[in-house]
Amino acid sequence: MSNTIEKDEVKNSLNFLEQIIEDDIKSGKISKHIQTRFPPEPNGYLHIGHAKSICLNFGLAKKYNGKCNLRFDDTNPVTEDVEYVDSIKEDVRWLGFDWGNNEFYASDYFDKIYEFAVKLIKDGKAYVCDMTAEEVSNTRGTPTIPGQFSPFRNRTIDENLNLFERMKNGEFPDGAKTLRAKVDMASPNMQLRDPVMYRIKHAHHHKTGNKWCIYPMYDFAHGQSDSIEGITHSICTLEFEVHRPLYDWYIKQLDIFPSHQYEFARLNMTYTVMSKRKLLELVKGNHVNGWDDPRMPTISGMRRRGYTAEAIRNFADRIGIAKRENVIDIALLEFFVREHLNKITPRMMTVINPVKVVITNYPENQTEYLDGKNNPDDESMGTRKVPFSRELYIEADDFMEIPEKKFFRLAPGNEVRLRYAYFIKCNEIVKDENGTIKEIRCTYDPESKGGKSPDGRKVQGTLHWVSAPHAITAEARLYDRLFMSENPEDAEEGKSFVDNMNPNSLEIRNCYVEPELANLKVGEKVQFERVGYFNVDKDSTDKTLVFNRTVTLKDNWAKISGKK
RNA sequence: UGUCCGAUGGUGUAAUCGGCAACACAGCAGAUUUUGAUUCUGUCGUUCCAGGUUCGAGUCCUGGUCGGACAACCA
Repeated sequence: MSNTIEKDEVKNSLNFLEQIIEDDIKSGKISKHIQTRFPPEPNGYLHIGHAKSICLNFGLAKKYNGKCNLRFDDTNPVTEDVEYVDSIKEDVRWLGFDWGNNEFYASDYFDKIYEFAVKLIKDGKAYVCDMTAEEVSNTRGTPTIPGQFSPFRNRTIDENLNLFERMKNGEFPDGAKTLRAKVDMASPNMQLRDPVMYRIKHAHHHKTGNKWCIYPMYDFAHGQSDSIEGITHSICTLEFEVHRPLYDWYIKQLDIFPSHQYEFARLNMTYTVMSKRKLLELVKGNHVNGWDDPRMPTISGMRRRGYTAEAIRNFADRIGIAKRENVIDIALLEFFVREHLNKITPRMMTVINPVKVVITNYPENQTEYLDGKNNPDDESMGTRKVPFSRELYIEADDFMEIPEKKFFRLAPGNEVRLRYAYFIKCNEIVKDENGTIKEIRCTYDPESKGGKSPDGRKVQGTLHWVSAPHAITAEARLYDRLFMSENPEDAEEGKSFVDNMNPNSLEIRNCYVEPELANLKVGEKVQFERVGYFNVDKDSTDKTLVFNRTVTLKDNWAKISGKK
């Protein structure tokens, strides 16, 4: 109970958008409730950067008793597809947000937006231009040099009306004409130099089919959609800042509901690329196995990897909202993933890189079932039986023939504990002709059953293990970061971010897992003790379980031994 | 010699509108531990620069410096 008070106290600092909203509510600027929207373009899968925006828009609506629409910005049929629409809906839902019936499409408003365009033409604020894209580009000027007027800028209203209608009717080929706003060719803001409002694209649209062959540009669709939906706070990323004067200009000329645009800094993360174009390139170039490859920063990739929605939401909360450029350490995301998984996953034993151990003084053909705690920090998760026998597998890393300093795992003459089982001591090493260790021969102390010795002697190390005859073979997919450099885009001359990919970002291993794990279903999460968090991949079959490594456990020993 | 935006520890984000610069991650050190995990404790370290206003400036003013965005018929 004091917990909630503490939370409130901590949470009374507002980000700049919350500040604006509270000011707007206080001043009476908002008549009903605040209305936000999450406006993805269905031309790719959502990534962790979108998750930030989703948490922001839906979070703001929730906090201030408003609503958040899901609106697809589908004004470019050439690059958009229903596959993306479906994945986006799934991802937003999975993240834990609900848009109710408020699922909209910019294409829902194409008729209305067309009328808006006609109005601007009638008001002498828009004209049909016959210049090619290249000509428009050549006459736009530069930030310091004003652009030149289009030779078609002074067409009569009737002529413009007629031409625009014929554009709509499909009388002209792609690119032959555009509708342009008559704003200011000398504006220092390039966005205001007679921007294109409509272009001709004889393309099939995922929602409107072949009804249209002209489509509005982002600037003449987004703000209009916002206005139609009564969006009070239209929140987008920084690169749209220079579009805001145009956003406001259209709304003013049209005299429609005044939505306001606010911008925040997009998310960047170390060792990650975030642009849709680059993610598409990874997918299309087969550098990864699809959009939901567990190495991808996509929401679907992270879900498949084993990240939880709660962890992602906590991450989004923690990184905050501001206007300055930022690069978040990916370790922060991993922290929230571990934090959540630590609470919810059962602990099981799995040996990824096995070496055989034979307990020479343990009876042959004997099996004992020992009690293992599923989560020592949470008794409510119960216990399970773990089979123990004369032959076991342990992790090769857990044995050193010549132990280095501070190594307190198994070594000749050294006693360690097998978790939930017995103390064992190594007496002998059996090697093959190449000198590689084939088996480690040990003796156990029958008095130490359960992992405690009655004489009170201590051991420094506790190892995980799997009984060899009872072990189930499974596939472990060990993922590491996709890129080797902190900023993958920072590539050498003539190279691209693809050249910065980590060749070892996926390592596939066969592993031995304890029998209890056979019951896991796709998506279920588990901690492999002393190894990491894993979840069951959808590639699993009735015969073979496939585990994705979500994230390793923090490993201090790696740090200590790695320093040398 | 354009317009707009930004600048607080290694990384992010705060500082209730001028009043002791804090929180998280990362780092380091220690305690506990049947996971070298978790947990707990401690610790390191911050206001871009120069002026000005003020009893008092991260916050206000002036001038710099640095960084980013903008010149698709993409969004």
